[in-house]
Amino acid sequence: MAGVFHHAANRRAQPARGGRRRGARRRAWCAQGPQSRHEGGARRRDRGGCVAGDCLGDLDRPLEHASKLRRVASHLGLSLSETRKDNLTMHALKVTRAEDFPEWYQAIVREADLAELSPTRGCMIIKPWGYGIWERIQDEMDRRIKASGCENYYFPMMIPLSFIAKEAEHVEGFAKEMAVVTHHRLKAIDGVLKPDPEAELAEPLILRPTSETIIGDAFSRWVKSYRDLPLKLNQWANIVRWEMRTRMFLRTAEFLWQEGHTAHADEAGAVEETMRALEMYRSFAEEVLALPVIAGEKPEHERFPGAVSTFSIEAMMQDGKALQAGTSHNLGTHFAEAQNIRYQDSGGGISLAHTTSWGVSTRLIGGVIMTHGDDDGLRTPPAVAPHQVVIVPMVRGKPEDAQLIAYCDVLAQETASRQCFGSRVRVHVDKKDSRPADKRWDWVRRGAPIICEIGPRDMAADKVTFFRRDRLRVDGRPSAATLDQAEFVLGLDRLLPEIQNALFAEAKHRMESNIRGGFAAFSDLEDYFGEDQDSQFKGWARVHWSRPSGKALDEVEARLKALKLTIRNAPLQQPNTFGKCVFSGAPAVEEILVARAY
RNA sequence: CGGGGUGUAGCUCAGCCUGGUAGAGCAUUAGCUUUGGGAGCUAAGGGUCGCGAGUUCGAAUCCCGCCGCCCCGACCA
Repeated sequence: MAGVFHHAANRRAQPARGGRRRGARRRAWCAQGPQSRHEGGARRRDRGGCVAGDCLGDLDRPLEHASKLRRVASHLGLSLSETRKDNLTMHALKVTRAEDFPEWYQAIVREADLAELSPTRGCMIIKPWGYGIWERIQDEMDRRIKASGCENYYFPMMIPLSFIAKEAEHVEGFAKEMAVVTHHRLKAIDGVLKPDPEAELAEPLILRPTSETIIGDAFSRWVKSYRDLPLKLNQWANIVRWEMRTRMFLRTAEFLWQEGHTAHADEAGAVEETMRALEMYRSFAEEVLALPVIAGEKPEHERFPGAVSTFSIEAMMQDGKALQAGTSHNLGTHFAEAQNIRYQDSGGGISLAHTTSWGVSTRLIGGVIMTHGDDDGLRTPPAVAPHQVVIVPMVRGKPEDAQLIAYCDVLAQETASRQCFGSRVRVHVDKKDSRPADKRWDWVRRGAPIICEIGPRDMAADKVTFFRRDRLRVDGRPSAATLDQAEFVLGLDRLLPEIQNALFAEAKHRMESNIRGGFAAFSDLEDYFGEDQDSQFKGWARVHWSRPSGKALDEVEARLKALKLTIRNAPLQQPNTFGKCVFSGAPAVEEILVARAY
């Protein structure tokens, strides 16, 4: 299975009907397999056709509200065991990627217990499994940031309005999406709590959309001499940007991130730092999150407001869209000029500092979901999984249960004594008072990398029965392996990295096989990405261009936009020779990545 | 902020066209049965039908306004 999915825009169009229709047709389970041809059974979803190339295609038959395989069986006129034998697959999510990718994304966030919407518009509540992944990201990233010579600090969430006004482009870039604090008191007016008109702030405060301005102000005081440079600092913080359209983890009004800010004596120092941060993000994404990415420079019109140059890592999601997963900016002397960050050099002269900033956010979790998720939920990369091994005791309400749980505790202890990815293996015994089978599927949806199911027979033989979440199914059905306990425990420091590598290899293969070159002219792009091809999966395009700027670039942007395409970046790895610019026919100087994007 | 869709029990939804006692499945709770894998039977609890105004003897249903959510667009360091 190619494992790539695309949601066609026009697929959502509803047939015209008289009267109001309530309720999206959401189906609980889906079955696939040869039996589906029995028309009396699973009813077809009245969405448009399935579009994922040769993936699930026509074999896919979601069921109307069918929560029991048994119901499928009776519909099909088969016994339950026949139905199982005949390879009907029930997936743990209510919607598959092939049916509706955006809805699948929503489902996985909810069903994997990662986050939920909050009463505050556009903001999310990050739940323990989702936050646990973020904590692992923080730990790993923080270690790398500190290894590069940065220290952590913390700046206030509220920034005086006048600060944001200091850098012209910066203002323009952020003004439209800022939350503003204008009052410091509430008052009941006619029984309704309102900001007290008499408590208006002399100067409004903005909730930080990023901290360049307030940090630059501090830098101007902290940087006096060349001896103070380079100054390298980082903060973990929350950020507020009043987004028009929000999506969990990908674009929310409030999100969590890390922002590094550095000041250097000269351009070379800033450039080096910008590239160091970019490489840190690339290796982090690939090694820790198993997200293959392409690092490169953003085109002029996609730069951070106020930056001299902006670099990004771009990851390919399973619907073929690109996700900007991290950015690094060389700010040159723009912010230093605006905020007076100057130092005295060894000769006594006064010079402007060169600054950089770089960040990654909770958006990375969205990238993990859309890269490693499948129709049974998330497959959490072991390096960031809050629990790497989950043990489900197959208790049966019998006296021997206590003994079984004790056996599981010992297994957990043995497991936690092993080291992997530089720390102890994270293991959890699920003792929740619910059915073992329900617990299994909970952990499948959350994507615990290794799920152990330990029953009396395992205990008696000193064995461990377990699933690898990355290879949950064989021929459509969950497939477990059984090992001697000692063998299982001793093998963990090989098995967990093997799972990590398998996830990476799968994603890397998908990305590489879906980046297409050979576009000689813009019409080739139109043929490939054009309207009539809209319902098919598209990956990314590698095209050559002459790197226009100003008006000519605006025109390129508009032409791409007509195809819903954007320029992602100019990869650091460039070919030796270039053909013609696909936009102008002029000699090309650079290769860029073009894609639809989140 | 524009276009479309949508909002009924914790979840997924039916009921709306054609106004007349608030429904189903799952989940929850209790009891019994079952036990190498997403259990069965029985019973119980649970809803200001998004909010507000209107038409009407009577509104989940019809009309108007507002809000949230989803998709598309615009926007997006």
